[in-house]
Amino acid sequence: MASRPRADVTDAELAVLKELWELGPATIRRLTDRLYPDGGASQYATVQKLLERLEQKRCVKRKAEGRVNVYSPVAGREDLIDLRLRDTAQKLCEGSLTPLLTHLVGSSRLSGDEIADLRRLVESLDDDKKGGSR
Amino acid sequence: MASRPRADVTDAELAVLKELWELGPATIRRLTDRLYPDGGASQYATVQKLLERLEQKRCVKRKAEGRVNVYSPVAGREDLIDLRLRDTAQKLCEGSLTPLLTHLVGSSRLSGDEIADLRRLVESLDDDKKGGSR
DNA sequence: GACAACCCAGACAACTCGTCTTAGACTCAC
DNA sequence: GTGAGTCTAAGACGAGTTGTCTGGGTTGTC
Repeated sequence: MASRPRADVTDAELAVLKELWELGPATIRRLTDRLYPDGGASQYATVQKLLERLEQKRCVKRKAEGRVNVYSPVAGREDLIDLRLRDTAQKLCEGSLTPLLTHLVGSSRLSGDEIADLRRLVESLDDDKKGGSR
Repeated sequence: MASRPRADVTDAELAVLKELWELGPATIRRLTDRLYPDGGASQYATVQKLLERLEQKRCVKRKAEGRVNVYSPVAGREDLIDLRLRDTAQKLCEGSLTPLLTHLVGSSRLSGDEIADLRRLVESLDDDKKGGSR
């Protein structure tokens, strides 16, 4: 896992990235047709620029295939979530993630099922901890 | 709780807000002296502008006291955390907070004590839910 | 060789962000 | 009352970001 995304993505960039998550590797043409169904040459260039910036941010990788470039997603949803959560923790909680955790558990209205899931998750953590570094 | 913060704050704004959290209600002068110890008139104006923007974002309220304005924090750390988490959920998880939750539980390296705290929290939630809308 | 599709580089306006300047009003000591 | 000091309010400024678009050069096909 050499290259995690290095910067947060903007809205337009995210739209492109989401399309890539759905489609898998795709050409600019394919992405443009989906994002701007009646788009012309300028929309094509817009998607191209967004992909260029996504590549700089290590969210996407490019591969020349024959004459065209095929873009693949590198960063997944989890990577972006992680990035944003860490940034939030950095700025508001001196880097610690636990305040975010307790905030979420306390404030978000979770359904019964979600609580049950969470409970299982916590218990499995608990077991690891007891078996492990305690 | 009429007015929650309506937009995310920038780094410089956050620095001012943090100072307000520490000091409580304070004048621009007081804040400037702490944030820019050797600052002159221009730094004063900078803090003033930041407070103006914070007021627009409903993070701070202003009250004329005699001849000067006294600023008080309205948004707390929790409010900003909430704002950012909801924004992240909105953009990356179709609005659901649970993916953030599971991500945090999985990725943050919690101590034994933290896990125990979390477990208690979850169990109390669980009890509420069983007694309530199930 | 005309044409369409591609790639790359860069321009562009609108906006944000942090900083600073200016102008006017008030207070208070001399 | 004059002047120094402090306050408020309004806005200008450069730098950076973001989304969009233009143009020039290349390549493959009919």
